[in-house]
Amino acid sequence: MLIIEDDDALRDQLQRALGSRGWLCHAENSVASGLTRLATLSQLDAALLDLNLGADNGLALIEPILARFPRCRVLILTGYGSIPSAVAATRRGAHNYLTKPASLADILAALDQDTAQQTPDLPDAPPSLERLEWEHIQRVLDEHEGNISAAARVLGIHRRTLQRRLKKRPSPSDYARDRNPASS
Amino acid sequence: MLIIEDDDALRDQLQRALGSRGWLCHAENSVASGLTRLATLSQLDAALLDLNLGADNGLALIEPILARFPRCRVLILTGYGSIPSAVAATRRGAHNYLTKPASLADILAALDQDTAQQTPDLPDAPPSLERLEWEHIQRVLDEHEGNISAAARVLGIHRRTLQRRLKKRPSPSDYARDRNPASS
DNA sequence: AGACGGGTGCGGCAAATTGCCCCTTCGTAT
DNA sequence: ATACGAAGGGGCAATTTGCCGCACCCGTCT
Repeated sequence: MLIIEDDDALRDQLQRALGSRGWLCHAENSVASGLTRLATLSQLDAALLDLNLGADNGLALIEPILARFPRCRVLILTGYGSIPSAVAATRRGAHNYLTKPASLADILAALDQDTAQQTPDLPDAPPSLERLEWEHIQRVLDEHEGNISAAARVLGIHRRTLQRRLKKRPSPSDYARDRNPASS
Repeated sequence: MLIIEDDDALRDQLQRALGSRGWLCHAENSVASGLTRLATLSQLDAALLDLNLGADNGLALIEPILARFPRCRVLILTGYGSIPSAVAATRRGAHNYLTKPASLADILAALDQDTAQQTPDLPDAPPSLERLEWEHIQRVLDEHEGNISAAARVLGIHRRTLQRRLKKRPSPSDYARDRNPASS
């Protein structure tokens, strides 16, 4: 597997986690180095691409990867997913598209998921305004590595308010971290 | 073009609007009738499918359509889009995926958009909490045809509150309706 | 060491917002 | 006609926000 992710911590963590699951992972942090690495590989079953690589865009790697390894499963992992970008990625051949607070389980599931993914799951409309708000907050908070002040600024609300809101909800937030829900 | 949409008003409106743009539209309101209609066609350049057809799912039509008319552009139109469903639709061959408050212009643009859609647009993160909230409200409101009471119930907030919030924002919302922004 | 900048909790308080009850007007189904 | 659901809006009390301030912790620069 090839991992392209610019957040050092997350990259290492993913590499280790996937490594322990039996994946031989090559990790890079940019489109350029990813391409270089790609050229040296003789086999590639999967790729995990971050969309947001500084100025670059992980999308750019999809085609080169598939050109060389047509059967490679390309997974997109991004902080703020959007429908248009998900469509763009999928059209380019991505196998699946995940938004960032993704657990290892999510990633593995996304890899396995056959194209036969009949699951029309039909989310239909779970439009509880509060939940949506909460999820967004979690996403932003995660993006800022838990920095409440920063997240509040980006969200456009007062730091104190975010703080108060967070306290109200226990928030599971065991996202990517350590895939060991066992320990308390 | 083939339009499958279960909201009678929207269906007619789309048919008319697209008709006036030179598209010969066949409109149906269910997967079953869509399949039947499909069998009678000898040519099909585009399809506009609602994902939410009562108990059915518009996704089911993508494959039959493409099997018969491989070059047909399939557009998905849905009230509540989600990334997973967008990915599923695209993987099945949909050309693009739109969420409901979509204007005619959006639809036409989505149809034209060549796969060459290089636009990585990189929405990166426009996470203003308030905006997200507002957009969601608009979506839900639209889904309930402007019925404030119903929307408030679904959103989980008080009707009065929704009402007050709506009054504060002029809300452009010229979405699909009538493509005639001219009249007041 | 001491100053400084930035982040985290938390108390308090005025101001804004929400939730709720009530009332009126409408269009429509009974 | 009467009942019902919905939209608008008037109050009002209960929350929630926004905005200080303060204490404290941590790196870093002087």
